[in-house]
Amino acid sequence: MADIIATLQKERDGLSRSEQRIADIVFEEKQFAVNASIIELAARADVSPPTVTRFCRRLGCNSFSEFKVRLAQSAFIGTRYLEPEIKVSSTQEVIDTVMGRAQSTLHVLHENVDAQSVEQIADQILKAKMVYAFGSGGNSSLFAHEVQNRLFRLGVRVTASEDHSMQLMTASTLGEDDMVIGLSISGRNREMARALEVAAGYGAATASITKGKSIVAQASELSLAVDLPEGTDVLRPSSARYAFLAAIDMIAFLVAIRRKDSAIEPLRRIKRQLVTYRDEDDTQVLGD
Amino acid sequence: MADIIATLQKERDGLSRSEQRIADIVFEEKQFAVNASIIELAARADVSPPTVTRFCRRLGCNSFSEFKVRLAQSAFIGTRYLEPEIKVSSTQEVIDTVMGRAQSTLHVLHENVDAQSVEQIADQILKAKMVYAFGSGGNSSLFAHEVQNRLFRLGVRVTASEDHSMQLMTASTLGEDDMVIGLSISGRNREMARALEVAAGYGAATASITKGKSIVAQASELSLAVDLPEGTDVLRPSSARYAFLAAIDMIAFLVAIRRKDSAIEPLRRIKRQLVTYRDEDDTQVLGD
DNA sequence: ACAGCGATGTAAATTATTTTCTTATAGATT
DNA sequence: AATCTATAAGAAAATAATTTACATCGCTGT
Repeated sequence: MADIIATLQKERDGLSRSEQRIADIVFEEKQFAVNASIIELAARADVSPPTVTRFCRRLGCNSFSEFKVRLAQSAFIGTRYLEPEIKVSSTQEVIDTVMGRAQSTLHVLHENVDAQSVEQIADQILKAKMVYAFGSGGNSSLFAHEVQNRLFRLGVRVTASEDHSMQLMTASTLGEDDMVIGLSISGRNREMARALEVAAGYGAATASITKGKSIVAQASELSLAVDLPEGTDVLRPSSARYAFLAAIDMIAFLVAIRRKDSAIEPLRRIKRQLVTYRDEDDTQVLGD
Repeated sequence: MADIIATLQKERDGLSRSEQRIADIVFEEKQFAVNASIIELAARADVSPPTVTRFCRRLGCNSFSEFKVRLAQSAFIGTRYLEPEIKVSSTQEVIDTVMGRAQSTLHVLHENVDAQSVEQIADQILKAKMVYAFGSGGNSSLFAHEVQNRLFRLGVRVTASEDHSMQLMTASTLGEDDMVIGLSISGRNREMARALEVAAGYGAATASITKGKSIVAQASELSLAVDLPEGTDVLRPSSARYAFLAAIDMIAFLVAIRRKDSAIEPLRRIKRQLVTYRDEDDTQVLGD
């Protein structure tokens, strides 16, 4: 089930004049469109109701009401979260804004993520004898540790490094059984790109999770593109971290499934260890 | 505009027998309810169409179609993400599942987060001369570093510790100007609770972001409850981390706003540093 | 037992939506 | 330039959905 707003944007130019008028009304006044009857919407766009029906069909809906439901679903993210910059002051507004950014970031990732890249990286992790996760800077180093945190539970030999020099030195010791994963939000980390190239030079597999077409992406064989628009407000925390977390999640989950049998044992051991150590309650999820 | 699903849950017991049947159908089969006509829905619930209309009115909607729109909006997360456990195998299913878990986790947090707690913790951070973020274990130590990563940019003096002994020792050196924030998904980290109590004993302010009513929550003066249902599948990564990230986000964002003037300068400096150091492009977001 | 009230269904009325058919219009062809 | 064709779009009719008005049922309290 595709996002109707996205479909609308993509198809707009292929629509007839009247239909474009409807499209524009829908796009600019989602709130109105979602609540209007076909007659009201037709009147607003200055067309007849049948034209609206045809418009809905062209967008892949069987009926106007199906269109409205789809619009309401898409517009949920839209109306609730993709609002333009609003002046934020009350605590509730802060909460709504933060949640909105997080949700819409995830939504954008979901729409754009390339399944094949996820799969290729997961497959390579399964093949490698050792995985090195590289990331620098407040956020990306976090991601490197997240990769380590997620993979070690699955019995993958993995380590994380957040230090440029260390990354470069490590890269030069690698061989064919090794794999490097570079993590960078901006993709402009030259040192990381260099480390990836060095590792590749020695035969190691290289992958990255970063901005598409960036130098880090170009420096690695496999790359999962995470392209997100970032706002300009300097106070705004980068919501990209949700997307990166999700990207790592996907890869780790896939790795877990692919090596299900061999992964369950390490997980069980970690869990037993934690439970015994901390308390008798066995309901706890792996790791705090 | 309140969430219709939440309203439904709250009001359910005040509804008549027939209306409860409708409520149950709606709740259990959102997907169906969103697409059904009033006649179909009435038939499924074994009631007459007017009863459905009355049901909608009671929930604060003027018409069935308004109800459906509201349901579609609320149920967007629901229909798309809160689906029961599905057998996951293809890469696309993995992606959908991961995104679904992330989205619904954030949704649950958004519905339940206590604004007052967020505010109290932010205020306390603003008052403190130094902040110590404590977290242990793969996930929670990540959160502690995230707190550090977020707050230092705002000019807050902050450090993170993931080591129990270190936490305990640190706690015993604190005083009235200090603040400790404990982060724990399960809330069952006894050492952390102990460290918080020790810090409080020496006059430091204590806060936690953890499961409500847990020992860690009880050991701290201020606590932001993050209560999330966790699945039972051991292979499943804990989606709680999205919620924790968001919780930290909220607090940091609020801190940023409250000390706007003094926060912008450190951010600008960090940014200039990064930009100069890495390349000429100034569009980059703070920190990789 | 029965008055009164809320809950529910039936059928009619209303309203919304879609289908069918017709007309208009832009571009293509001679 | 005349005419043809295909597409677009509206009018009116048909259908379907929804709501209203009203009748009935069944429970509760006297």
